[in-house]
Amino acid sequence: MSLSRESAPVTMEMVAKAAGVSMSTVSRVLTGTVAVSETKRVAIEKAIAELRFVPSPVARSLAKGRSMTIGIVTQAIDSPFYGLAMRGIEDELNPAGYMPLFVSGHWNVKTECQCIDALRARRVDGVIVLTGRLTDQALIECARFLPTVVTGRNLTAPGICAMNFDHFSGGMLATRFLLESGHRRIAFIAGDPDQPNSSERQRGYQAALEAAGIAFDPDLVMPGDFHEASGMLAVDRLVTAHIPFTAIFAANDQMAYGAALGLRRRGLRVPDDVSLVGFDDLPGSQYAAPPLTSVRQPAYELGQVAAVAMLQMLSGTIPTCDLPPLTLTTRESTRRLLG
Amino acid sequence: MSLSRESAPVTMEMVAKAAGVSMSTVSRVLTGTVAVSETKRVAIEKAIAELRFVPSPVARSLAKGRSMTIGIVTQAIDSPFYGLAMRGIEDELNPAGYMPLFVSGHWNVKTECQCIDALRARRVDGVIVLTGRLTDQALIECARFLPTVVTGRNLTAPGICAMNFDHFSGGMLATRFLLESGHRRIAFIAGDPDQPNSSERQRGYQAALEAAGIAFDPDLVMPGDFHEASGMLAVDRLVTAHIPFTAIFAANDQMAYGAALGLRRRGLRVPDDVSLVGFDDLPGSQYAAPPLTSVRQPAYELGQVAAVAMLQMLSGTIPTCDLPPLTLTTRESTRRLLG
DNA sequence: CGCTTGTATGCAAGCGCTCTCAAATTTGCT
DNA sequence: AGCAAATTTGAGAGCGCTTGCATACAAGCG
Repeated sequence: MSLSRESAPVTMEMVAKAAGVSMSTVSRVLTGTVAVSETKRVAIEKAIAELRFVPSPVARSLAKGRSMTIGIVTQAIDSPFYGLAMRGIEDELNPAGYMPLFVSGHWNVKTECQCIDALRARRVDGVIVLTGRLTDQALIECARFLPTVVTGRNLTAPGICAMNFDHFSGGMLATRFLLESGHRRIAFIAGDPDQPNSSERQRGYQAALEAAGIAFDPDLVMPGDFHEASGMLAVDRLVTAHIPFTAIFAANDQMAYGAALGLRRRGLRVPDDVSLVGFDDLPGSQYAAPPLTSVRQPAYELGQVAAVAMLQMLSGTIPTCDLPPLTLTTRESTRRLLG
Repeated sequence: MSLSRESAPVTMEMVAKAAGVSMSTVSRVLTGTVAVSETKRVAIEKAIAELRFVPSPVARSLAKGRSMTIGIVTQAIDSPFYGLAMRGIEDELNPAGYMPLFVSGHWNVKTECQCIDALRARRVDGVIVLTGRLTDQALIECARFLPTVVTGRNLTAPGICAMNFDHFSGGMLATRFLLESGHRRIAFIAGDPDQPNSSERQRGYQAALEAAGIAFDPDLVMPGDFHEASGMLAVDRLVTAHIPFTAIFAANDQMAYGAALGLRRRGLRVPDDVSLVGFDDLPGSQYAAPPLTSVRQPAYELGQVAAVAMLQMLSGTIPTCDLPPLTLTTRESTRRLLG
């Protein structure tokens, strides 16, 4: 395995020599900042092509102090929801010549801090934080050094651009839909209480209930942690406690999947016996059995908007942090309750 | 938004000055290569701590010619299967001080080539290619410059480490299980014909049939492309053509999900009317309705093994490319056919 | 005590590129 | 043709760190 690899890459100096010009001139045609005479430009381009010269971003970063890299703090590289956002970021950053550098915080404040440090050490030109548990303070601190975009929270601070969906409305949307379908006993499976968005969804649920003149019954609210298992457990509890319900609104799709399985295990059919609504509208929800009705969070677009905002900050423009509203995707996991 | 950020980061020179030593000495305690007197070391460490100095990987990369970064060519940053592998890579690389740099090839030869070029330009120290459509030749070329690890194919070449699961056995495993459960009419939904692994699975299917003395019926093989929609379409065709079958083996889980939905639409129940087996055992399969029986590809472990192999190559060791065997995870989407 | 080993330190030359500044060249005008 | 102005070009000083080489100093020996 001790293979001798092609060694020294072609450098700008070699190109300059080959084209009979100075390095400065080569650099100029590369960056395109200053005009260069036609003849020289052609000669240089020819030399570049012949030598297959590729400028070193490393050297360039060092010289310019910019790395053309944007650090992305995601929570897990294999997260179905953030995966979509990452894709949106990637699709938006690449054409602009930037490369995303993904690191995972694993919903752990300390890890997330280390991520930011590592990114700063690598001289990224900006940081996009996808939700996470970092304190606002930590983000403000981060923004002192680098343009910072953060999703999943509302925060106004200098040099920072925050964007968030309206989870409250999303919660209302789902609940109202169930209400309008004739459901009165709607269970709610809550998400991770540490995440503000989670409680926003719950507030939406309660607000919709209230608006419909239905008393809020705390017995119908089950704790959860955004993972499948907790959705399943919630159903177990509900059934075991003999709490009547005709619908379930889960604070995210993963818990809805778990709930679906829990219902199935109990011999309850979706949507015949119980209507089920999720939140996120993950790609898989379309092919769930039955296909899941869910509050759609356009994650891909979220990523795009975040990336564009970053690009704007980088170019000195005031970023636009507007996100599309949450919508409800109705599928087959819900049904109208007859009179 | 024109915030004036903290500007010049702390440099080694400042540390050297603060500690009253030369930069070389600072560098030496940083890299730990050469012995440094106790007193100076303490002084330097103190200065580093006080100034909160973090060495610039960019400058270091330029000076050493190594970036402590490993390029990962994945196919889609939001792929459920490769996501797990990426996580395995991340978990293995980080403790070793390396950072993975993920780029997406989107199953497109040209894009994948660009990915490799971009990674090389960024001076990554090695490349891990997760399957993809690159020609063996392109990989061999890549390995001329950088340590290369590739998954999902078998390839022996200098400086390259390839690892692959035994998809043929996986195909046999699933089929044999169905056979042993009493099924005789087993439909197969094929994957993307361009991927060798896909046809390997099919070969396994046919081999198992043959071994059981059952004639292979080409009518039972439906084309597919590894996506949900094609699984659904396959069921449609099967049913429309009145081809009898009691089980379906889909070449991956996503198509199995699609097939499950297709069956549901046709009023066929899983597993009562039709048994269903997938391939991959994606995280979601555990919570599918019903939970899906599937050939488990340990993707996370795959990532780990790939990362370890890379680390070994980097340290001049002969890499180990052994992957665990494929196993069958039996869940509720299959049932025994009564004699 | 002078000599050879050995160890700890500093100097300075890169790594490959960018960018300022001044020199060299061209252009425009009278 | 002659001069100022505009344009193109090159030299060279960084960017922050590593490292080979030389120097300084301490220890070990006869």
